[in-house]
Amino acid sequence: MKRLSAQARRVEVLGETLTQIREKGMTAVRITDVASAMDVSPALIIYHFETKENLLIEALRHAAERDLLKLHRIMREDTSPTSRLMAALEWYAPTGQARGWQIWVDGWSAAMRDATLSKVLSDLQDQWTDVIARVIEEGVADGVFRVDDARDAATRITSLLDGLAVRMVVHKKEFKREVLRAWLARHVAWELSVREGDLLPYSAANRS
Amino acid sequence: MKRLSAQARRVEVLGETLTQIREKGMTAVRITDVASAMDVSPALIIYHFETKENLLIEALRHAAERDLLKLHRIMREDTSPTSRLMAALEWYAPTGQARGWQIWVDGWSAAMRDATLSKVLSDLQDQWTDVIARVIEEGVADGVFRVDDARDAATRITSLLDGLAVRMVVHKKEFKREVLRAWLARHVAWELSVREGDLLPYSAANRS
DNA sequence: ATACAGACTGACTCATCATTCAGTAAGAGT
DNA sequence: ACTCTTACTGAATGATGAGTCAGTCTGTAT
Repeated sequence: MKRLSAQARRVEVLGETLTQIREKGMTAVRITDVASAMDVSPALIIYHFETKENLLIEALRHAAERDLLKLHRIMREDTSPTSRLMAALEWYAPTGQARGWQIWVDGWSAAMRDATLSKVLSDLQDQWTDVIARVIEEGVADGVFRVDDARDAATRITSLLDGLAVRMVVHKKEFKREVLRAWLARHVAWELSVREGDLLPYSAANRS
Repeated sequence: MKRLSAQARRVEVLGETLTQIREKGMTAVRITDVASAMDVSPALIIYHFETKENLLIEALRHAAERDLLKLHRIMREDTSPTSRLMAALEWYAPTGQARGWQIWVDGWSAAMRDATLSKVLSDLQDQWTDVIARVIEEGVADGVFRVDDARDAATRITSLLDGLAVRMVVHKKEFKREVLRAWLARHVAWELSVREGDLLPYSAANRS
C-alpha cells in the first residue's frame, strides 16, 4: 500500500469525492464509494476527514477554490476589460453536459439547511460577483461600459446564467453553444450599454 | 382514530409531506416525520404510497399541479395581456422567505438523477414557459409587445427569476420586493420592447 | 343489525452505512 | 539499523429507517 502525506492524500480524496458527487449526487454518495474508487479502506476517509458531512463540505470548498483560481487567472490576463469579462462569463456559463454545474445544484439544495455550506457557496458567489463587478467598473472607467450599479448588473447576469444552467442540468434542455453565447452577449450588451458586436469580436462561427 | 377515504388521506399526506420537505429537505425527510406530524402510523404512509421515493415524487407532482392551477387562474382573468403577464411573473418571482422555492431547489437536485422527477419538473417548467409565451404572443397580436421569439423570451425571463431565487433561498440574500419588481419590469420591458411604465401602472409604493 | 371492504396499526425484519478502535507497517529522521 | 510518528486497515458496532405482515377496527351498504 502506498502511503502518502496527509496533505497529498486529502487532495486526492477531495478530487475523488467530487467525481463521486457528480456521479451519484451529494446525498447519495457513500464513504465506501469514494474509498473503493480509490482502492483504500473507508476508514481512511474518516481518518482524514472525521465525518462524512465534513468531507462533503471540504469537497465543495475545494471545488470553489479551484473555480476561483481559474477566474482570477482569467482576470490577470493582459487584455481589455471587455474580453476578460466575456471570457469569465463564458466560462461560468453552462455548456455541453455542464457537468460542473451538477455539483453546484446539489450544493444549493444542501446549503439551504446547512449554515457552513451556505457560507461556502455564498462566499463563492460573492467573489464571482465582485470580480465581475470589478471588470465592469474597469470598463466604465475606460468609457466603454455604462451602467448604474456594476454589482447589481453582475448579479443579474450571473443569475440569468444560473437559471439557464438549471434548464440544462435539470430539465435536460440543450442549448446550442452559439445560442447561449448570443443570449449572453445580448444581455450583457444591454446591461452595459455597449454594442453586441463589441463584445464578440470573433464571429459566433469560429467556436463550433 | 379517524378514517378517511383513500383519496382524502392521500391529499392530506401529500400536503404534510410538502411541509416536511420544506422543513427538513427532500432527502432528509423520514416517513416517520410525515406520519408523526399527522399522528398516524408510518405504515399508513406506505399503505397509500408504496415507497418513500414514490411519496416524494407524488408530493412534488402535487405541488406542481397546485402551482399550475394558480397560474391558469391568473391567465383566465379578464385583463390585458400586459397585466396578466406581470401578475404571473410576479407570482413566480421569489419574494420574502421564498418558502415555496425551497421545494423546487431540492427538486432540481433530486431530478438530476431521477428520470421520473426530472419529467415532473420539466413538464412544470414547460407549461410555465408555454403559458408565459402565449400571453406574450397575445400582446404581440395586440401590438403592445414586439419580440423575436416569445418562447425564448419566456425562457430567459424565467431563468433570470430562477437565478434570483437561488440567491435568496441559498445565499440568503435579501432583495427588497420593489427591487425585484423593478429588475423584473426592466428586463421584461427590454425583452418585449415596451416602456417600463406600461408594465407597472401602479407605483412601486402601493405594494409594500 | 350484520357483513364486508378497506383504512389503519404494532411489532417486527432486514439492509445499509457511518463511525470506532485496536492493531499493522511504511518511511522519515537520526 | 533503529525508532517513532503517523498513515492506514479489518473487523466490529450500533443507529437508523424503509418496508412487511398479520391482524384490528370503522364506516358504509344492504
